[in-house]
Amino acid sequence: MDLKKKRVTIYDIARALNLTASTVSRSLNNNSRINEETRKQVIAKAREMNYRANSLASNLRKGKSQTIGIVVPRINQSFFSNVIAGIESITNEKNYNLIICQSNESHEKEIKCVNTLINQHVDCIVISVSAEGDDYTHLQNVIDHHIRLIQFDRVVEEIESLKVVNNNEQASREAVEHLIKAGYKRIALLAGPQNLDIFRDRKAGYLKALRANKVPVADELILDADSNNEHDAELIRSLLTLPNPPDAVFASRDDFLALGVLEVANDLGIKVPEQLGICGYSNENFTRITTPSLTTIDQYGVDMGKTIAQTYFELDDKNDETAIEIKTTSIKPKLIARASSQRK
Amino acid sequence: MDLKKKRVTIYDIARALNLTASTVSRSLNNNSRINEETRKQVIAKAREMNYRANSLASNLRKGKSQTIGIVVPRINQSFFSNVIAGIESITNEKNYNLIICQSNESHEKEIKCVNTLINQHVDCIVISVSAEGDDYTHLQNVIDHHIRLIQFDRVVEEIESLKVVNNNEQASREAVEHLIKAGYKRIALLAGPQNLDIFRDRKAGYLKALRANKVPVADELILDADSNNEHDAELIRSLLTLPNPPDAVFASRDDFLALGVLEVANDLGIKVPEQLGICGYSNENFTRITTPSLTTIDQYGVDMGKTIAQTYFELDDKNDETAIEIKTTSIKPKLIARASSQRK
DNA sequence: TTGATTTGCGCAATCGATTGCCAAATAAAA
DNA sequence: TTTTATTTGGCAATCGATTGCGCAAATCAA
Repeated sequence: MDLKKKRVTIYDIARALNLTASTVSRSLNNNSRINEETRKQVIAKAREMNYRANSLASNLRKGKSQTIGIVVPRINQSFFSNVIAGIESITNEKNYNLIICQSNESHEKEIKCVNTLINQHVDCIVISVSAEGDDYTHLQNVIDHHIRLIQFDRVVEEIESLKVVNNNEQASREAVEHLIKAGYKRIALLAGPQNLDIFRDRKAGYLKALRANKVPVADELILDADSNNEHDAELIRSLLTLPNPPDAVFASRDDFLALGVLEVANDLGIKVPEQLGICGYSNENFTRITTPSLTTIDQYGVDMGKTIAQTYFELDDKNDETAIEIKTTSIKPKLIARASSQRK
Repeated sequence: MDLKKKRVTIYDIARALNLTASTVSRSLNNNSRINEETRKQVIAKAREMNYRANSLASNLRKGKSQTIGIVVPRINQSFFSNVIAGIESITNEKNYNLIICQSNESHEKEIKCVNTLINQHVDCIVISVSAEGDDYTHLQNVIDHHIRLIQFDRVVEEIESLKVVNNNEQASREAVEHLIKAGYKRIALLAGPQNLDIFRDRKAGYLKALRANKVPVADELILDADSNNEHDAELIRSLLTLPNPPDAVFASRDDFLALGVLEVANDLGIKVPEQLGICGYSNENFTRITTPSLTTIDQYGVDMGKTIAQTYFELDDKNDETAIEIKTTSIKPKLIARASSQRK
C-alpha cells in the first residue's frame, strides 16, 4: 500500500499527465514556450502529488546553486550575527539560500568549512577569518574554483578578493581621543591577536591618537590578548596592578575583554569611571546594561551584511568574468560614549 | 592558455592515469577492492590536480547528503547558539555538515526554510518552531518526505517526531518556589506567547508553585508578553504601576524581558531585590553582569544540542525504517539564583 | 493554395559520482 | 595441468533536472 520510499519526480508528474519530463520542467520553471493550459495542469498536478524539486539534481545540471556560504568565527557574537542578519535581509528577497558555518576561531575548522562549501558548489563564500593560522591557501582555493569570495571584517590582505571592512584605525583613534578629552592620562591598550589586521589597525589608531595629542606612549601599557577569553583575567590583573597603573583601558579586542576589565576593577576596588576609564569594541548588547554602562564602538554589522550581499549581487548582474574585482568597501564604525569613560 | 572554466572531475583524473572513473571513485572513497598502489596514485593525482568532489553529484547518486538542517527562531539567542554548538560538537566528528537557518520568529520564513531544506535533501531537520503560526503541515511534510525530524525546546505536540525538550514546568515551579522562600508574597508572571507549549508549561509551573504553597493567585498579576521585545516596556510598566503592585516578577519568556523589568524598576525608583524580586529565563550571558545580577534558569543548551545529535545518530545506526520513533527526551533545567531574587 | 513563421512539446545528451555486475589476470588448490 | 578462488578494475546504468535541437501542427502572410 505504501511504496513511497521514493520521492515524486518530474517523471512521475509527466507520466501522470502523459507528457515528458522536459515539458514538466519547463512548466515548473515558467519560462520557455509552454501552453498556458499545460502549465496550469502541471502545476496543479505537482501540488497534488506533493512534488518537491530536487535541488541537488537541479544545481548539478545548472552548475550553480543559488546558495551563499558564510564562515564566521562564532555565530553568537553579536557583530557576526548582525552581519548574518544583514546578509539574510537581502538574500531572502532574491531567494538565495544561506549556509552558515562557524570556525570557532579554529584555523583547521575554518579550512574544513571552506572545503565543504566548495564541494557544495555554493556561488559565493563570505568569510571573516579566524584568529588562528597564517596559511590562506584555502582562500586562494575558493578563487581557483571560480567561486566568488568576499572577505569581511577580518580580511587577509594578500588574497585578492572583494573586501568589506570597518575603518578600525579611525574608530580606534576616535575612541582614544575621546578618553583623552575625558581627562585620562595613562591610557592602556589591550590589543587583539596581531596576526589579524583589524587588531593591528586598532593599535595603529591608538598610537596615532596618542601622538597627535602629545600623550607619551608607554610600552608597559600595551598588551596583546589572545583570541579566547581564558587568560583575560590574568592579563588584565597584571595591567591594573602595575606600579604605575593606567587610568584608562581601551579594550580593543572586544567588549568581553572590556567587561573583564570592569570586573577585575570591581574586584580590586578601583572605581569606574572615576579612577579608571574603559572603552570596549563592538557594542555587544550587554554593554548597555552593565554598571556603569560601557563605552564601546558599534560596527554596524547589519549594514555591513547588507553591503556584502549587495556587493555580491552587483557583481552577479554584470557577470563580467574578465575583470577580477578586488574592490574594498570601508564602513565607518561609530563611537558609543557611555558612562564607563566619563568622569563626573 | 587558461581554459579552466570547468572543475576537475574524476573523469579528468581517470584520463590522466589511464583508468576509469569507477576506479578513481573507489580509490577516493577508500573502500572496495582497489590495489593499494593504484589508490595511492589516484590520491596523489587528485591532490596534484586540486580535485574537489562534487557533493551535489555524489549526494544525488547516493540519495543522502550527510547534512543536517537546523531551523531556529534566532541564532543570536544564547540558548539557540548553545544548542547549535552542542550539535556541532557531535556532528563534526562524524563529518556531517550543518545548514543553519533562522526563521526570525516568522512562520512564513520558517516554512520557507523547511522547504529549502527538504529540497536540499538533508538527512535530518532539527527545528525549534517560531512563536507565530499554528499550521504545521510543513513539519508533516518533512516526515512525508522521509526526512528525519527532531523538534526541540519549542515543539508541536501533534506532530509525531523525536522531541528533545526542557522540563519547563518543573523549572518554573522551582523558580517561583525560590521566590516564595525568599519572602516575596505577590509574585507576578510575565508569560510568553501561549500558543507555544513551553510557555504554557511555564505558566503551569508558576500556578502549581503558588497553589502548593497556598499563595493566592491574582489574575491581574499574570500578563502575556508577545514574542518580540517591542512592547515589553509598556507591559512591564503597566504591571509595576498597579494600585497593588507585585513584589516579584517571574519573567518567564526570557531574560530580555527580565532585563526590561530591571530597567523599568530602576526608572520608577523601585529597588531590586529589596522591593522587587526578579527571575528571568535562559541564562543569557548578560544576566551574570547586570546590577544586581539576575536570577535565571539555565537550559543546558549545549547538552541539549549534544542530545539531539546523539539521538539522530542512534536512530541512524539502527535504520529501523518500520518503527516510527516518537520518543521525547526531557532535560531538567537548573535554577541559577543570583542577587535579583535575594533580599538582604 | 503555398510557403514562411510561430507555437508546443518530445528526444536525448548532460551535469559528476556511485555501484551492481562482469571479465581478465593472477594465485591457490586439486 | 586443470579447476577454483581471489584480486583488480572496466562497463554501463543510475540519481533527477535542464536544455539544445528538431519535428509537427497551427497560424499567418502572400
